[in-house]
Amino acid sequence: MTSDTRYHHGNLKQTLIDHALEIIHRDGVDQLSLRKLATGIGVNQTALYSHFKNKNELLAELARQGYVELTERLQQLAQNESTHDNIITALAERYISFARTHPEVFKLMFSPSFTQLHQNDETLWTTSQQSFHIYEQIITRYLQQKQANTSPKLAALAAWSFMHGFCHLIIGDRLSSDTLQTLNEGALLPGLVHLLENGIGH
Amino acid sequence: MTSDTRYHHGNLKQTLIDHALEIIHRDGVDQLSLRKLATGIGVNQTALYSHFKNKNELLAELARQGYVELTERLQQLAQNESTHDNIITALAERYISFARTHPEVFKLMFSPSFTQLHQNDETLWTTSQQSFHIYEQIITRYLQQKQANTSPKLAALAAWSFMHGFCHLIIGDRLSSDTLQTLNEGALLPGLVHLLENGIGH
DNA sequence: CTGTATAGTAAACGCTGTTTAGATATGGAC
DNA sequence: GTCCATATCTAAACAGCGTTTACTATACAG
Repeated sequence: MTSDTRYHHGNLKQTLIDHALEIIHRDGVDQLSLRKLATGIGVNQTALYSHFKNKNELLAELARQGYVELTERLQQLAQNESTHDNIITALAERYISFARTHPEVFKLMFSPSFTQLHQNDETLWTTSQQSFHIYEQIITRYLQQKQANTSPKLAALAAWSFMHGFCHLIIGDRLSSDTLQTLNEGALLPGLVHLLENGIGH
Repeated sequence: MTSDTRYHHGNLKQTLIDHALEIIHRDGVDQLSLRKLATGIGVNQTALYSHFKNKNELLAELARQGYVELTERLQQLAQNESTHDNIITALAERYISFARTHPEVFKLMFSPSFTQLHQNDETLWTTSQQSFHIYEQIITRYLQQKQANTSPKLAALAAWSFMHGFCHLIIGDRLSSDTLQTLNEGALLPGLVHLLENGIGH
């Protein structure tokens, strides 16, 4: 009995997730339909409902895995702080690198309709909070090392807003090609982070 | 002949826009359907196609009007700079005030699928650029007055990212209730802008 | 008055997410 | 090994969506 013809797929849930990730990465998150997803795998359109409550829950799961990966990337940084001469730049690099390599997942994670995305799904909310917690943690330690007199919470909110807005500008194609090129050359981000650390009006 | 029964509506295009704005403000932009929109006005579902190429073009028009209003709000500021002791704070207040009073239009304007929103619609792109141009203009003058040695383009990008990200956090319900209350009391924004101007590590 | 462009209607197409009812395989109890 | 409850998948259908096509009614210029 080949794996193509058997009635029970065996690993459908993860296959659905993986294939959904491929689709949204290739065609964008708006182009994901449950029918195309199912038939692409070779399964009935309603088979998904044995593993997810609805489409929203599938998308929430994709977003959740996104937060997990983002958290892992930031966690690595929090553990090896000493190896980076500028932790804030490294933080920004990782954050933006994630956004650029997984733009569609990023859109999902930070969609304005996130609230309805994680309805009744407390897991998604708590998972997302973990990313931000590590973020705050790194900023707080940075301020301690600098012996800065800034409120850690306020500084974390500022830095987070800063980086988050910048990622949105990138993902949303709002940057000029010149700016984008400077970013790709690695010259833009240190300059921006320098402004974040020292102020635009110094 | 009453206005309810006549065949030609007379002002359908603007009525569609107004009613669409009401719907998305009440139920969210995801809940806008052309059928509900049309029947709500008392017109056939396809009457819209005499005034818009498709739904995308209607949404693009809503976003365009949003940019016009945002530009007007910022323009007022650029003309009366002297009346504000802190122009950056005033700028942030206006930007955020717009986002909070028109959250659904804001989502539309800064949707990650903006690119497909303004396909073949050069007007939307140029209109959006006007908001950002005024923004840059104000930042540039601010730097001149402060005799700061910062690149205006870089500073504008930083300030824009900062403010834009913060708005997304608000609109996306990502702020804790404590933070939100501090914001409503007017105490949060000056603190954040202070960090933007002077740096988080001062 | 007449011809024509404009602005509306009516019906249908293809797509979507979802529900319902039923079929099939799996795994544990005996 | 057999039986049964459960999990998993199928098939058909529903309601809703944006959009297209063909047609109708009005407004307006000549």
